[in-house]
Amino acid sequence: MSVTALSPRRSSQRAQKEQHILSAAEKVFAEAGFGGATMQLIADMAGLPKANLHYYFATKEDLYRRVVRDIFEIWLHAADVFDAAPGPAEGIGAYIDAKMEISRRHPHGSKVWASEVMHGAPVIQDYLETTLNDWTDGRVALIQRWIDEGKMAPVNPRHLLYMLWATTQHYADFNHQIETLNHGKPLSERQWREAKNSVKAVILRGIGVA
Amino acid sequence: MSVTALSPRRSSQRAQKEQHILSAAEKVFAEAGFGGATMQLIADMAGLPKANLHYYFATKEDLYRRVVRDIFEIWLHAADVFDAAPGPAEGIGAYIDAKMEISRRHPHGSKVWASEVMHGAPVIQDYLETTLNDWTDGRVALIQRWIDEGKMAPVNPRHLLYMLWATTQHYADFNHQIETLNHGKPLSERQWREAKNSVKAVILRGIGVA
DNA sequence: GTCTATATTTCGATAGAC
DNA sequence: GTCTATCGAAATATAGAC
Repeated sequence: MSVTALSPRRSSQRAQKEQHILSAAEKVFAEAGFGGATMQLIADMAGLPKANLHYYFATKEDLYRRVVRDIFEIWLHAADVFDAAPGPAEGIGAYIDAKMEISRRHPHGSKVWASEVMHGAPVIQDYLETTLNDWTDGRVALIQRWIDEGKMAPVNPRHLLYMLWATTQHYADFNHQIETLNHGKPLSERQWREAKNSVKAVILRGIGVA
Repeated sequence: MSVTALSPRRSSQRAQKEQHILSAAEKVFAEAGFGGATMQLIADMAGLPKANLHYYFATKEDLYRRVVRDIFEIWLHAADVFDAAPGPAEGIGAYIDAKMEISRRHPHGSKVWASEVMHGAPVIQDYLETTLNDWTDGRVALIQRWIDEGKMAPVNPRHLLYMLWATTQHYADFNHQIETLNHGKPLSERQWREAKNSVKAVILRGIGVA
């Protein structure tokens, strides 16, 4: 009936099932928080019996850890556009575009991350102290170089990064509030463009490159 | 031994006790989320037996509702500086200062609000649709008037408001991440000034008033 | 008004048939 | 690999002595 040997096809099927569960879990964790989420809710969302989840993920925390880790990976990749740029106008502009697009496409993931950090990062503290810390130092150095070369106004690079994170992620984390203030409707294609352009306009002019 | 009559002094004592419980609850809700918070944790934080909480607040949700409502009140008062100003440089500058100060003084409250909105505002949806919606419309109109009078660059007022909320609240909601990236230490007095000035510098230059 | 003890429910996790 | 049934722990809420 079934085998435990990890032939490529079997392994891929398992990965596919895991991905299906992870997707359901991401949504439930985002909507209810870690404490408010229940394995029953996640099972219902995935259309599986509760015990099946425990077959693929031993504990609720294991499942949660995977969700948070996956989000973090997406975040890191968004930074690639930052480094390839010749200057702040292109680099920071492209970074805003990329982060806004992630907020639009992965609002659940952004909320899970926000919730995790707000509660003191009990699960991903090591990521903050190592990977994120190193990434931030690198970007701070790059921005400082742009400032030293006279390519942008002298703004504290660290606080500028916080502004970029805050403004772009706001559209994911607070999308319910934004929708409510938009007559209860999600932002249209046109409104998303307007949002991106507004953020870029203020920030880029704010650092003296537009 | 005790009376149930609501003499002013008795009533004030009850209010004082309620305030003590609310303060403990705010901290626990912020650190654990609504689902993760337990009445036992709140009771321990307040130094009271668990059953005592149920005497003052019938259910966990009642207690939570009060915490969120109190935070919302603080937010609304922060906007007073906005309206009294003659123009955007003073109005928006003072608003940033006020919101940053709230993030510093009431980080727990900001997190409870953020968590509530992120989870779809199950408790305060009516506030969003009425009070916050009206407040936002008023401020959008004011900013638009400043633009029409040539006092600032033509920026979408609604998205500018979102940027102000996002950047200022970020210092409360993500203070754990900011501390971790600050060698594990809270921002010093000097660093808070630097944060405020950085945000104001980028935003005010970004809307063409500095 | 306060607190101990407990009733009731719900959740995470597992056992075991298929 | 999948699912039903259930165990044991923990949480909300209440009963009732003081």
